[in-house]
Amino acid sequence: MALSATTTQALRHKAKLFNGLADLSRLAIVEVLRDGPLRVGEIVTATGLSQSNASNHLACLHDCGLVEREQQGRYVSYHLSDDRVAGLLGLADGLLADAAEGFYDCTRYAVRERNDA
Amino acid sequence: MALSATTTQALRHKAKLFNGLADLSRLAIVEVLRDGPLRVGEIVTATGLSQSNASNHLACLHDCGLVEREQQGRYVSYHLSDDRVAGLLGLADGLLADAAEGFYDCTRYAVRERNDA
DNA sequence: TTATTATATTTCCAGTTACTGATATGATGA
DNA sequence: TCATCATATCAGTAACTGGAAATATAATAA
Repeated sequence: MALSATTTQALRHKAKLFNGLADLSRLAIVEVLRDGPLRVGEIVTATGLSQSNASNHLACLHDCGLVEREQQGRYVSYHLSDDRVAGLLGLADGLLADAAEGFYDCTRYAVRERNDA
Repeated sequence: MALSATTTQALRHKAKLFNGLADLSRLAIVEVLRDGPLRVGEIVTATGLSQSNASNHLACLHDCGLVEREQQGRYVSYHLSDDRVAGLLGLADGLLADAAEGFYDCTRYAVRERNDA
């Protein structure tokens, strides 16, 4: 093996972090939260995701440390956990802005279509 | 639906970009390339991946625009396509450094173990 | 040409993921 | 308490993903 155990552990965390942003539904949620905190219901409306699906992805994002949760009465509000999360999105925006359109048609894996019905 | 078609398209590209970094093997490759260009054989040695596996992931990373390829005689050298790719890794490093260890044990999805044999 | 080395591609499959629908929990108010 | 609203969790399932092994391509050299 070429990598130490601790390095592998760090890699695993980093992969999870990026994986949090690697799904259309989760990315849509994070993008919506870029403008400020929102309750679950508002996230559902803004993204068009089903309630259970949004809740699942929010749990995922929360477990991964990308968003934080705040109970407000019977509502739950979510917000980005750190400015660097928005920083990641901004860097990605910049990269994509400079890339030619067709350059990103990666066929090695698919980005699942959202069933936002 | 809540998002326009063009927005969805941009989201899809961004999701693919992050997906490129969301796998242990691909992330290992990108990390190794952080120090400079490497040939495929060197990448195989440095990461411990099998040749075909590394080649597949390199094709994936290339399709996604994260790395660039350069033919050198009968070798092929790969390097990060943009400083912002390293920027993404750096931001992730910072985020993870500040987070408590257990905070990143997301159970919603698994990061596949690498078969680096 | 033929042999050799370096890299890429294809095929198949086990394991994982995200979605829906139903149900459960939790919080507020009557 | 009970009813209602907001959110979370729990199966079940279709689809996708990454890995290995075998094969193909490409480049150099003899």
